[in-house]
Amino acid sequence: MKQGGNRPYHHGDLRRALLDAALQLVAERGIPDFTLREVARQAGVSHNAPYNHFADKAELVVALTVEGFQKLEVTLCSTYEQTAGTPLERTLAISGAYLRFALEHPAAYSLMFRPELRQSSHNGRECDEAVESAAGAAFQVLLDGIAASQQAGELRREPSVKMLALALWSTMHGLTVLFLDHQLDHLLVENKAVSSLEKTEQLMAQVIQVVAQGLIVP
Amino acid sequence: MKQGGNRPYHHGDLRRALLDAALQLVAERGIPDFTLREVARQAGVSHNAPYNHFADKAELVVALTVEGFQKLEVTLCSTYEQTAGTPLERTLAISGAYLRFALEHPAAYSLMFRPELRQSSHNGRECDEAVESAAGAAFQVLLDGIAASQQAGELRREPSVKMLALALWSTMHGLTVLFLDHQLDHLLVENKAVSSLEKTEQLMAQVIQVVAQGLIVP
DNA sequence: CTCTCAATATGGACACTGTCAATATACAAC
DNA sequence: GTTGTATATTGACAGTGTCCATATTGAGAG
Repeated sequence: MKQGGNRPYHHGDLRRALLDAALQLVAERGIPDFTLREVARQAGVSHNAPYNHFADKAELVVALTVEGFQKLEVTLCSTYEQTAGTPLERTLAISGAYLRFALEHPAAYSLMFRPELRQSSHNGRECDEAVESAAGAAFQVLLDGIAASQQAGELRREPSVKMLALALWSTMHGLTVLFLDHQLDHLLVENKAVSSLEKTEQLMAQVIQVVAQGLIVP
Repeated sequence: MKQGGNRPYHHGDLRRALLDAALQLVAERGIPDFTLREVARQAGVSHNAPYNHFADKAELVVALTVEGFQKLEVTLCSTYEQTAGTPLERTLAISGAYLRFALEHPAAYSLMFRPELRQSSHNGRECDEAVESAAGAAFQVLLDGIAASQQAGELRREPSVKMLALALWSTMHGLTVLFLDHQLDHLLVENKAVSSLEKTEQLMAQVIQVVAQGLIVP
C-alpha cells in the first residue's frame, strides 16, 4: 500500500480517474472528441486499461449517467430541504436548481440524455435499469414537491400529480436542451451589460413563472 | 439521357438518394450505425461518392437538419392555416402538430437537435446560419400564433411574446426529447387496451393543456 | 519471507471509420 | 468527335473500439 489511502492496485482508483477524465474531456473538447482511447491517454494509461473497469465504452457512459442522476437527485433534495417557504415555493426552487445543475455540469447533463451512447451489444438490461432507477429517484423529488403543493392547495388537483410533474419537467428539460444546444443564444446577446449567466437565470425564472401561472389570460 | 427524367449525371440525383438513405438508416438502425460509408453502401455507390455532394459527414447532417426544419415549418404553417377557431385554438393546434411531427419523423427530429454531429473543421459559419435561419422560420410560426392570440385577448400580455413562445416551445421540445429517449415509457405501458400512439397523443394534449392553464390553482 | 494467484495493465492485431489523393468515367457543349 | 468538367472509383492513411495474448503487480497463504 503506497500513497496514503485506499488505492487498490497499480494505478489506484483508475475507474474514478477514467470517469473524471471522460467528463472533463467532454467538457473541454465536446462529445465528438470523447474517445475511449483519449480518455485512457488523459488518465495516463494504455488504451486497453479501461477494459478492466468497463466492459465497453457504453458502460462508461452508463456509469457517468447514473452518477449524474444521483448527483442531480442530491442537489434537488437538498435544495428542497434547505428552502424555506410554502411547498410550492420550494418546488419552484427545485426547478431553478435543476436548471442550474444542467448549466453548471453541461457535460454530464449532455451525456445523461444521450441514450445512443449507452446502447451496445455488451451491456444488458441491467444497465438500462440502473439508469432508469437513478433517473426515477431524481424525478421522485419533483413528484413529492408537487404532491405536497397540491396537498397545500397551491396547485391544481385536476390533472394528476404525474401529469403536472411531467409538464414541469418537460419544460425544464426542453429549456435546458435548447440552451445547451445554443439554440437560444439569440435571446441572450441583446443587452450585454448584464452577464450571460445572470441573463440566463432570469430567463429560466421567467419561463418557470409562465408555466406556473399558465399561458392563458386569467 | 436515360431512365426518363432529369437525372443529371451518372447516378441521377445522388445527393437526394444519400439524404434519404441517411434518414432511413438512422430510423432503422439508430444514430451509432449512421455511418457515411454505410449511407453510401445503401445508396449503392462507393464510399467516397458522397464527397462530391457534401464536403463532410457534418455537412450531410446540416443538410438534413435544414430540410427537417423546413418541413417542420411547412407542417406548422399549414396546420395553423387549416385549423378553424380562435387564434389560441389554432396556436394550440400548432403545438400538437409539432409533437406529431417529431413522433412521425423521429430520425429527422433527433438529428435536428444534435449539434455535435454538424460541427466540424470543414463547414464554416454559413452552415450554422442556414440551420439557424431554418429553425428561426419554424419558430416564427409559433411566435405569430402567440402574438395573434395575445391580440385577441386570449393570452397574457405580461411576459413578452418571445417568452411565452419560449415556454411553450421548451415544453414541447422537452416532452418530445423525453419521449424519444424512452424516458417516459413507464407512463405509457399501463392500460394496454389503448394503443401506444393514441396514449401518447393523449399525454401530449394533457401536457399542453397544463401549460396553457398553468400549474397554480386559479 | 517466499510463492502463488487473481486482479490489473500492456502491446499487438483486426475490422471499421472519416477523409485525402490520384485515377477513371461519363455527360454536355463546342 | 474532341475536350472539359462534374461525377464516381480505387487505394491509402491515421484513428477508433474491441479482442487476444502477455506481462506486471499486490495481497494473502504457507
